[in-house]
Amino acid sequence: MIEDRLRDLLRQAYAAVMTSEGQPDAPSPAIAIEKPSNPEHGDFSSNLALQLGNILKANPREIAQELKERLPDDPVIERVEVAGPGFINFYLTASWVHTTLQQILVERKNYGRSDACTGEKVQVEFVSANPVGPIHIGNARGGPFGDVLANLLEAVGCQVQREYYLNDAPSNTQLQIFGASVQARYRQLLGEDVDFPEDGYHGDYVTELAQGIVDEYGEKYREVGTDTEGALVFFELVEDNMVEQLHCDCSAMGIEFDEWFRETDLHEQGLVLKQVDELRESGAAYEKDDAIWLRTGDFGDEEDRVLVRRDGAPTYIASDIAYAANKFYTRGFDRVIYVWGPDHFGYVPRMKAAIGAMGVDIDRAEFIIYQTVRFLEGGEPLRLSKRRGDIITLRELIDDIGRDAVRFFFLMRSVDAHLDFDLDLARQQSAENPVYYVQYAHARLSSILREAENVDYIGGEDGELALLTHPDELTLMRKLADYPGQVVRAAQERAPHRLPHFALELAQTVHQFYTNCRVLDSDNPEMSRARLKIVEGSRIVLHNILGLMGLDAPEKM
RNA sequence: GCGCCGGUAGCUCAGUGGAUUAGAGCACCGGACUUCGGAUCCGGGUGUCGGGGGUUCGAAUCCCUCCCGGCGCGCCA
Repeated sequence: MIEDRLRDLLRQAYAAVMTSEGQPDAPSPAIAIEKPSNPEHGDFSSNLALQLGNILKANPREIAQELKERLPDDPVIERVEVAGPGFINFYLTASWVHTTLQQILVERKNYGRSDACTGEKVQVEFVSANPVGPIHIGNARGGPFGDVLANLLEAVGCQVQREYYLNDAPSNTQLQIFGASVQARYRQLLGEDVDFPEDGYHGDYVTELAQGIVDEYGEKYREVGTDTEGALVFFELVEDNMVEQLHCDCSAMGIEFDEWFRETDLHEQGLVLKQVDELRESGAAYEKDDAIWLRTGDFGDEEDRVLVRRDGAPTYIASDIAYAANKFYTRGFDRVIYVWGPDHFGYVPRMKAAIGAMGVDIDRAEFIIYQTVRFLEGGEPLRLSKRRGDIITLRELIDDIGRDAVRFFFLMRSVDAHLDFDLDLARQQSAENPVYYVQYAHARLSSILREAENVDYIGGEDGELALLTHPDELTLMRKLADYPGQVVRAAQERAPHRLPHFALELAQTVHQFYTNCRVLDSDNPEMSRARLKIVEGSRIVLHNILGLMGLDAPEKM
């Protein structure tokens, strides 16, 4: 990347200055190269002299001047200026963007990919909604986020695995309540007057599941007890159906998991109790008040936490530790990223502590909490509750505004920010949604390339990049050159929301170029050939960024 | 009470140490094409960057404090 090249030049200049000062071994500070927001300040800029001014207690402008004089020559640099309090501004010749364009046309699908992550084995676990209902718009946000984060990590060279954790253990009270809800509906369908569980799931799908049991088994399960055991009987009857539905919901969103990991596997293989034993042996867990406690308090949590209840049943954290042990030890991930909803926020410190207590460096575990999504309809926030049944399913939303728009809306905002999802607007905008703005740019460029096949004056000759000097061409090529750095940054910051923003900016420069730079022109075949290269390069980058976001890159719309 | 995330244009949000012009989309107003797709382009912004204090050559960005909103604090998952 061009930034690295400039950074290297500055490093050489710095070394030369320090050598002439008699300090050849002075450590080089981190050199920041940034793009000035004001184009008058050059193509790239560095604040190195300002930082050195702080350290050396010297005038930054003089330092900048010295650095400038000792910068090695480079054909890509047109001129260098010292500006403001001591910025070093680089003005580059057009040739560097031509070089980048050439590179795009060679690398194609690989342009924007890098090896910044050097093969680190990373797992991203996300969605992981309980199998008690379809994915709904309240718990869907982690889907596109996790999926695109995984794409980003792959793009920078990590080995990534996407995982869905199914909390399907019988001890899960949500499952019990859900099973009891199905049972109640079942008996109602059989004509009984039974009370619905107080915290039961009211969605219509529960009645449909119950109807399915009636259709298949008739009254066979009428006499099943209305205790926990009975509820679990009904859960098991519908479990496969629920998991299958989760599969479908994720597919509909364009997400394919590498692994659907079942909590029951941990229990059935005895891994939960084994993990508890190991923690007791290592001293990380101890017995008190007839329960077994984990020393999470020693690892940054507020207090120690119960691992095994007085009644002998392991708590949720016990199976989560066994699960973490499986991730770090059995499967050997270097890094594990948990993408959780805001309701799990309070759980992070104890989970971190638990991971520390089992002897794993806690920096290898990352917890990303996405903030709540508020859905607005008619200007009023919707109160959504899976249990009351007034849910909007992800499927309904996708049918309503389209998969790409759903993904784009969820992706657009930082996960730290609460997201207002205006359903009226999303529907009404379906035709002029931001996602279509980006896709339209891709379709337009594709259209030009199709048309170019049909004109005789293009021939098979190569375009001459040096002809590309129009301001809108230069702006566009600079934008294309930005792309790989954006990918690295989005991956490092775990910030997929940078992608839609960059994609919109790129699409805008494409549309501007299109408006002001006629590509196909029979009077000027040479310029046509050159501009076709920008068209192709831009199409490639749009295609790549849409792909990273998991969106279609349509050639026609 | 403690903790986390937010507070930036009418609305929804980017920007988290850089340049006395703080940006985008939406909405609103006005313009643009006899040729490549008008799902486009161009023009139109008087913002206490929640308030106050501090650090710095430089602060929306870092620190302290207060206010407002959302969420979380179980031998539930």
